[in-house]
Amino acid sequence: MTLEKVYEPQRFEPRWAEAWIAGGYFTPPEKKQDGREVFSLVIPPPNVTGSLHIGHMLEHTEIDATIRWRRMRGDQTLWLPGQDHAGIATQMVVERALREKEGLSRHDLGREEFVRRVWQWKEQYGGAIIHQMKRTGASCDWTRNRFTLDPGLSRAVRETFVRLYEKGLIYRGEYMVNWCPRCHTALSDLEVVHEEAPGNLWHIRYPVKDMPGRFVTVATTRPETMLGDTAVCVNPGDERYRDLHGRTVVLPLVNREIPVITDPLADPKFGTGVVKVTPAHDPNDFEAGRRHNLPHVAVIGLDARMTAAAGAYAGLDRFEARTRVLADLEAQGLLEKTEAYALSAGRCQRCKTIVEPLVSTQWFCRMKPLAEPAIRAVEDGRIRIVPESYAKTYFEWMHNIRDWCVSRQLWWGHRIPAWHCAGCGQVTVSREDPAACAHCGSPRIEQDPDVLDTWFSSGLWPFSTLGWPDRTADLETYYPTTLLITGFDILFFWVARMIMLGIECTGDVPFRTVYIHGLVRDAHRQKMSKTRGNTIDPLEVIEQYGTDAVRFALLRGAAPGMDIALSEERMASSRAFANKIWNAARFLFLQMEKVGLGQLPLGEPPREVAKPCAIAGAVPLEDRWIRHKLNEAAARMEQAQLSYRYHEAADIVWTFLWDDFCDWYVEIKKLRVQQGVEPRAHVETMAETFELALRLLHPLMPFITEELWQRLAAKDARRPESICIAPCPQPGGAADEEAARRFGLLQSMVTAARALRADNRVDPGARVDGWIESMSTDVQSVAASEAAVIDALAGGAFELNPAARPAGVRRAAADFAVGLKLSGAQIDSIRQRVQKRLAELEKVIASSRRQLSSGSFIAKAPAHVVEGIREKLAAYEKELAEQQAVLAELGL
RNA sequence: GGGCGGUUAGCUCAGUUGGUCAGAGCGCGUGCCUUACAAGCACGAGGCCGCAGGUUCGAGCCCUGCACCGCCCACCA
Repeated sequence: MTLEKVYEPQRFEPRWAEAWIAGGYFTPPEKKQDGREVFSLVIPPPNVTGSLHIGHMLEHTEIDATIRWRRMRGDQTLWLPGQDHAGIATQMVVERALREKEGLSRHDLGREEFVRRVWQWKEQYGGAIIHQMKRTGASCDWTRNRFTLDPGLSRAVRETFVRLYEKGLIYRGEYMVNWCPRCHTALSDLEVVHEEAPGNLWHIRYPVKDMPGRFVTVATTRPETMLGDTAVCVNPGDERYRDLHGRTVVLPLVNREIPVITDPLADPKFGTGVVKVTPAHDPNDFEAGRRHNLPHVAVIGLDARMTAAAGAYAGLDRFEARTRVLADLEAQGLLEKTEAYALSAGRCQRCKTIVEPLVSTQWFCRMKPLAEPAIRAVEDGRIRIVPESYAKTYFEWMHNIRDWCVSRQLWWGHRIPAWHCAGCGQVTVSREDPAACAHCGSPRIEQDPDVLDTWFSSGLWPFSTLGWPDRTADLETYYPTTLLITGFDILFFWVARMIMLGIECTGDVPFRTVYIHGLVRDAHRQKMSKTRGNTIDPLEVIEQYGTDAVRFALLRGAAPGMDIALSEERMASSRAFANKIWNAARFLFLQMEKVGLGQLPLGEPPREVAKPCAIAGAVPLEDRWIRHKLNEAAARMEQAQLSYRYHEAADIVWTFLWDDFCDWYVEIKKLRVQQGVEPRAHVETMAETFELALRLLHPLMPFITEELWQRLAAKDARRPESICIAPCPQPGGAADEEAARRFGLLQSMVTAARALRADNRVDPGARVDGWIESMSTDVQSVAASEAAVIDALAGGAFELNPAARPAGVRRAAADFAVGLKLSGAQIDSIRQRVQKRLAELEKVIASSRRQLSSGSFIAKAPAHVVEGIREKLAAYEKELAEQQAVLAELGL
């Protein structure tokens, strides 16, 4: 069972990824099993537009770390994977590919053929995503993989749409929507991103009818829309314009007479206090237009070109039209002034084209009635959002929610289940494709050409994937899901809608907890972006550092809402950690061979966190200590996992394995083996401890732990086939504070001794005889003499004598002074250390005493706090006495 | 305009109910190729914990204000 000298993760990682899936460890049963907690989570389905980026890997690693830990904890665990058809995004990339490769537009192919092409794309890239996820060790149940356009999920979409329609929550109507002239579709408010950009505020004079020489000056950022003005508006309370009430103005360039209206729309403090009203091209004006029954004059069309209604400007692009309108106004002396003005332009989230507010007929979902129960669910804690600060963002948005435009003029997506009748003109909305109009019976019906917003189907994801609307066993068992891990960027797009639709459709919340992760940034905290060129390709770094190292590097920075700075250094040091573990195992295996120990017979996993070394009648201090440390690590791991502090989980295993296990425990065991007293027993305890440490680490670094565990543990009928399903170390083992304290003392003595040795080098005048060259020999030398530190502290060969402790400490100090022939300078050095500590102790003791004597504190502080301070004070005083004793010995 | 987060060692970050919390990784300095690991080992240097007040016996930690940095939301023409 020798181990290759070099740690080469690429040699075993892909193999285990396949073996795990083949073993079926990630596929839980449909029915709930007695005595097991259910832990379920649905993946935020990646878009099928391309391959996964490092942000996905962070998300999947966080999910996987939790899922694997839950599985090892014994929970009935489901991680359901899948992909999203991502309507507009996917249609866009396929159209682009089509244009670039074949020079065709989707219209050249026709709807049916185009959709077929997108499916082809999906097969190719969806597969790539799955492959990538498997390679990162994601422990998904691939037998339950879902796609938002699967027949089952499509049925859920229809069911939901029809239900909402029947409840009057979905309606069709002519309203102002955000229109992307490039994508040629309506967009929801969320799909429009606002960017501030420099612009101008133009002041334009409109002549007032029947008042020669009287003009009213409006201020606008979009002069081209004036062609569609159907009123000008002043604030009713604005005295400056009282004479205009009831008047009519003549719209320049088109010479249309339009009324002056009074409406709060006009803010007297802004611009000139007069606003032009274009109901067809501005959301505010649209509303004002309804209030005042103004006609609509649409001068900009779906292609962002001026319509026939724009008269002389017809056919011009909207921005060309702006230039021309301004020039013409200027020529007529109607352009009063041009003022620089920063304005925020709404752009299409996908293609960055400036969206055009246009009036068109679309399908909408009424949100207020859906939002109310969703708000309550978070308020009353049925859903917990982590970090909590995002709950506030959630409430803010939900309280101001507006109706959702759900129809898209795309071809790729869920076709809206509505049929228009050529006979009576009415709409039939139906779960099944109808043969005839439900109102007049005419067979001349045609399905609505639009598809649904892609987020509509995503909003059903937690239950549509489990079989809803059928009452499947999966749904019964795994819904509501336990946890959702996702990014803040889709809190409104997705999370909020899942909560609303989940409650509406199933009557229950879709998940209990929402964990929001941060962004992966580069080494300098810059956002990653293709244009910056600082992106990290997961597969590339996996190839370079190994999956475990990349996962670990990500987790080392992961906590709720925290952005993560991922650098080459961090991945390199994580790989160093993996390498360290690899080599620890290598050493262990060599030792096991040497003492004639084969693989560890595991059998039933130990309930106790680690067994002590079976040496006749005595438990070596280091065994008591390492068990204590492992117990502590297991307990802290549970806390870290429960609060999603992955960075802490990573820190716990790092410190335990590297600092405690490798640097101290193994080094001391080397000595024990050299001492020759029952070496086999020592090696065996060491191996058992390591085995448990591997389990503790497995959720974070699944591959290396599996590889080593398989080699370490003998096949046995009772042994789990994979570490994936081996029980993890559970907290609750006996804490051994005494061993921890004594070992801590040993550590500080050894460290002090080493420092002295280093100092000694600098000062050639004072040589220390028999000093060791390195850590291992350090301990060896110390342990070699009967009076040396370990044994001194142990107060015997192996076991500590509690009563002998203070004396033991003094003895150790004396041994250092006498046995090691310390120079005066060196003794001074130790004295300084001790004195520094004494000063600290005195300070904290004085402070504690003062606190305890403070009447106001005693009165105000809770009893347990006071008690805690008393206990600490006692401990400080005890340590003070001990340190003083050390000082006295040194003073010899 | 509203809201949220950040500011701790040269760099990237921990620090969970205020009291052994001044820490980690990388980097840096010194000494070690020691038969698990040089992707390593040992030791060390380095920080008015953004600034100014306040609460407290005691403040990276709580309160107030300020200064930068970042993010989200918003229909002010």
